[in-house]
Amino acid sequence: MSTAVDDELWSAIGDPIRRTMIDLLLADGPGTATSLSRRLPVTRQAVSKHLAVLDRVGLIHAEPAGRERHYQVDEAQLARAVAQLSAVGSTWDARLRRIKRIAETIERHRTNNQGG
Amino acid sequence: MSTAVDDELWSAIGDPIRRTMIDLLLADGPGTATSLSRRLPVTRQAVSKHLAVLDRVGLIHAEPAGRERHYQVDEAQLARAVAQLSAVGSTWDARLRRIKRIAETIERHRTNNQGG
DNA sequence: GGTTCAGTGCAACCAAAGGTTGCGAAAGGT
DNA sequence: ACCTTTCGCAACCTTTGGTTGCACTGAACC
Repeated sequence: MSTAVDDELWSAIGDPIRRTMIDLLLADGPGTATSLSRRLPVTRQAVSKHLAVLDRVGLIHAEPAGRERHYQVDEAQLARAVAQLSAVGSTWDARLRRIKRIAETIERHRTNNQGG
Repeated sequence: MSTAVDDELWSAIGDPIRRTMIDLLLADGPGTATSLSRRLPVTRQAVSKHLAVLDRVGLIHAEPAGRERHYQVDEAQLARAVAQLSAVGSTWDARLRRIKRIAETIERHRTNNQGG
């Protein structure tokens, strides 16, 4: 159902700050800890820690450029993460449908047997 | 992009234990803290705390039954959560596609201008 | 009815994660 | 050369997930 790798990806994108960071990197292109921190409600150091987490799970990678470090999204890895999201989503969705169908079936049986 | 309510839902389903708990409740029907803890790698008390979190965001609700507390998934709320998952997923997916398209366009221009 | 047992809740305690401040080091602009 | 900017590291605090221990309560059993 869920592997250790999956959990790492999930916990990486589970944090709202990190999700927003990915959003920003996707929308505005590569950025640094400082540039991202200017658009987030946390300090540069906090952003830096989040970048390290995202880097560790491979969702982003850094490119040193002089005194700056440019981070950008790893598209393949993010695509994998998106796939996992939709996988869990569709699993739950399917189970919800099944439960609903069963509930309706039971209701129908009751109606038939007890005449309403 | 992401509201406070969204973040609550996300952080609720961001935890792997809590995701598994929802899976179990969906698969096996209503359960108690003790019954869930038997199928999870954590103690009953930890499960109980997770149940409290899920209850607080409305993803599950409890039904006292004698000395037991039966928890079950709130289908409507879980459906909302699933919708949020797929929303974020499709947003990222769309941006990835756009980036890919732009990259291909640039590549095509380079090929046209520099003759390969 | 009293004893025993299973399920809960509460409190104390611990470790890890997210966040902050402070500082020193390195690259760039003037 | 000097000042600015960006970064990384270390110390510290708070929240969160996890544990153990204990007291309480509903149900079963004699």
